[in-house]
Amino acid sequence: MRKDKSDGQTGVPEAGEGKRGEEGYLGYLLRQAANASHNRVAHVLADLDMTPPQFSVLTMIAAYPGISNADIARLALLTPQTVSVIIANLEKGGSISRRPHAVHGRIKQLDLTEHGRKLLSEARERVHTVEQELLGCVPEKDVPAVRRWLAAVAKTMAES
Amino acid sequence: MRKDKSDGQTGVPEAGEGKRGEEGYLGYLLRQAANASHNRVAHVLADLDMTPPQFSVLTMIAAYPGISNADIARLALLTPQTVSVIIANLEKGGSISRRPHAVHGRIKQLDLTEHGRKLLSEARERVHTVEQELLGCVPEKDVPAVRRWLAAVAKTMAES
DNA sequence: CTTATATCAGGTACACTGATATTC
DNA sequence: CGAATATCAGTGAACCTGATATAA
Repeated sequence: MRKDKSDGQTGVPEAGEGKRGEEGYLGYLLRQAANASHNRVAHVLADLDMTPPQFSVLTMIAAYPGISNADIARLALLTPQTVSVIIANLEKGGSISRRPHAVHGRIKQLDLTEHGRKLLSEARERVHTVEQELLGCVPEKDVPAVRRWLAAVAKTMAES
Repeated sequence: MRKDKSDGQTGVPEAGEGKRGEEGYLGYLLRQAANASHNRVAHVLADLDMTPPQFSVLTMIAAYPGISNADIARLALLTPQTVSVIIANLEKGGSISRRPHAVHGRIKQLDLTEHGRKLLSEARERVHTVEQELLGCVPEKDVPAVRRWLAAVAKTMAES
């Protein structure tokens, strides 16, 4: 890790010091928070050989069995090409299976394998604890405001 | 566009439909919001040939002239290797200059060139408008709560 | 010797654009 | 033909581990 500390020669503060924090730009804070959360999730999933994007895709397949690559891309706001890579890695790991659509010949429908279901079940427990940590970072009364803001940002900025 | 919501064969909702939104997981919302914001910033910086990470690094060098690669890595919560690539691209573009540290022979201190200063100045105006959009996504009374939460998340999750 | 810095080399997962083929 | 799907290829930013050399 990077637990090393500056020797003070250059006079630059540490990441958590100074005015950095509640007074910074929202964009900067948003990036730092998302990055930290992403790293935490990546860390708890690491020994399951699962990445955060893979967890997202697995969760979507579990919620909508038979979903297609293109459907996932729309839900996750990603390109079909990006999803295709994630899907390929999940199939390689034996977590999902693919079958041709009964009517639409070109569509490949996705489902979890037994292995994928077990893996996702374990992953969910771990990600749940991170979600609880996120909730614990704010007084309960402020949660709705935070939720509203995040949803509004995602919605507003996506329309550009 | 895609107005036909996949012909109903798979029954998968669109990105903005259903419970997705203010009721989703905070981690999911956080990722979506940060991603949308990042894309917006990348878009307004595109014709300046500047990426969001480059903007962050330029901003840090402007705030702390003479800062080192390692210092930036700590501030941005990135690895020195990642920062090294960004620095190399910025120097290639003529936005920054590097000079050996007067005392520590190994350290390279970073400064903005005149070109870098002008570029950063223009970039700041554009990023500022995005920041205003972020602020506009929430009632003014809720801003402190949002800011507190983001700062707490970044701080809490980083200590792991 | 220990620590910090910078850099090189290799590898991975993710995300983008562009182009192509197939299917409805 | 148009629209949607899937997949080919290439590029880029970010991250990691590991190793090396230099310097305080």
